[in-house]
Amino acid sequence: MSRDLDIHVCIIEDDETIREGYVYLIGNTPGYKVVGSYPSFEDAAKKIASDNPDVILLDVELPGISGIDALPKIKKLVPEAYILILTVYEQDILIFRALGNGAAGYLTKNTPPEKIISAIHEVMEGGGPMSAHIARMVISSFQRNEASPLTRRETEILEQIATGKSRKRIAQELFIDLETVKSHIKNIYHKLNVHSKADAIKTAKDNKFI
Amino acid sequence: MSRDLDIHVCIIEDDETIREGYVYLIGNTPGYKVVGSYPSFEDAAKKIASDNPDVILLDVELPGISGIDALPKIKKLVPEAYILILTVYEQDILIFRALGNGAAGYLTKNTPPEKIISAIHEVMEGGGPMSAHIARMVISSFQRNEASPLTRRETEILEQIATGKSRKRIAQELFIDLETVKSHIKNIYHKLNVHSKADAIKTAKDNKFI
DNA sequence: TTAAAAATAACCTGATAAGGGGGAGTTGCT
DNA sequence: AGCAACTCCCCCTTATCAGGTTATTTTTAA
Repeated sequence: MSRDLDIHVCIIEDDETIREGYVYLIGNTPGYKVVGSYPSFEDAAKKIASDNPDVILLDVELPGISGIDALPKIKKLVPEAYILILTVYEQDILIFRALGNGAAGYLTKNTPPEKIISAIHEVMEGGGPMSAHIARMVISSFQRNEASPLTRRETEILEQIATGKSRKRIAQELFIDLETVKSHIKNIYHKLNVHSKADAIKTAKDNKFI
Repeated sequence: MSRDLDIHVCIIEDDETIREGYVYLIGNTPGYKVVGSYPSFEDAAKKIASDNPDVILLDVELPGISGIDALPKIKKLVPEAYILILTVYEQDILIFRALGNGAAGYLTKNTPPEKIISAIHEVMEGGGPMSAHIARMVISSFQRNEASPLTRRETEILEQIATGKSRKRIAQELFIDLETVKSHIKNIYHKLNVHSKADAIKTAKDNKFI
């Protein structure tokens, strides 16, 4: 089988032992080829574009610029490559920043070798590989708090406010009077114990009421 | 091994052939037990609470109330159960509504039997099982448009506006003058060709600029 | 079927924010 | 040197916001 049909992989990981482990794993798996391995983004930046990888395994804790901050820069250098985050961190802020910055998948480092290989394959096939806990956190981010003190209408109105619409416009679009919208907002503020749009939106989002 | 240690599964699926297929698959897998199977939510509603399932497989296209609309009702009846959507539909609106309504996972019907079993196991272990394409769509929903016409500062300010903050408050929090914020907003409106907060937020969100 | 909760609407006051016009200086990066 | 980005200043008018209080109708659930 020609080497040109292999999936080309780059690795950016500062721990030499781990990095060499990945190089060994991927290099010895038929259908996969390691075309570059670097201990930092700064090292990778010079050569990675000419490596022309299909998939990049990226650590988040790197010396110098972090993996997450490096993400957009890597995407500029190799726009067609899929970037898989491979890290020990499972903090939601990191996960969402990584995904927002263009990561195509997010794996934790306890992922067994065969799963890393299948994740590389999966991302090439249009998937979005994630470790189980990560996927749960991502799904949870879509979910509402069922114990919201807000009624359905209040929730609806607060959502409209969160889109920047004025009370008058909300009233028109919901076919109710401006005074009614104002009443609802007053009730929302009382329930959430706030005194402004911004605080209501923040409280509601923090508590997943909207 | 005691049956009480098995994972208890309910199935809500209108197609009898498919439903019986799942019943057979799960019922004949060691460690899993089917405690209920129903062709609609209306049928399930009466008995599902006493079935006390750990996991519920839910179809989206059901006669009567749809699976997605049934989700919150099922959660009320069986708050502790994990609900896995099992459907042919891969439309983003359906996916995000399902996840927002409390689904713990989302599988397409071409999922091979062993993957369905492992998804049930995975959700019990704190995972969020999704089919590959679904996971990709979910991840994509976090990502920004790299071709935004807005500068970094403009993007930052529009994000602040989208939280409901006033221009004055934004100015204070960014340590810049109110006039500067106003200038940025004017530029944002020109670039996006809008004349209000609400329209700017909508355009920016539609195009993933924020 | 009846009580409670939710949704609706009105009146009031004062303060502030929003949108749009123009111009202009200062960085920082090629 | 030139450009993009960021910063700040002045003008103007209109619309919106936050808060108080009360009250009716409609829905929902016990």
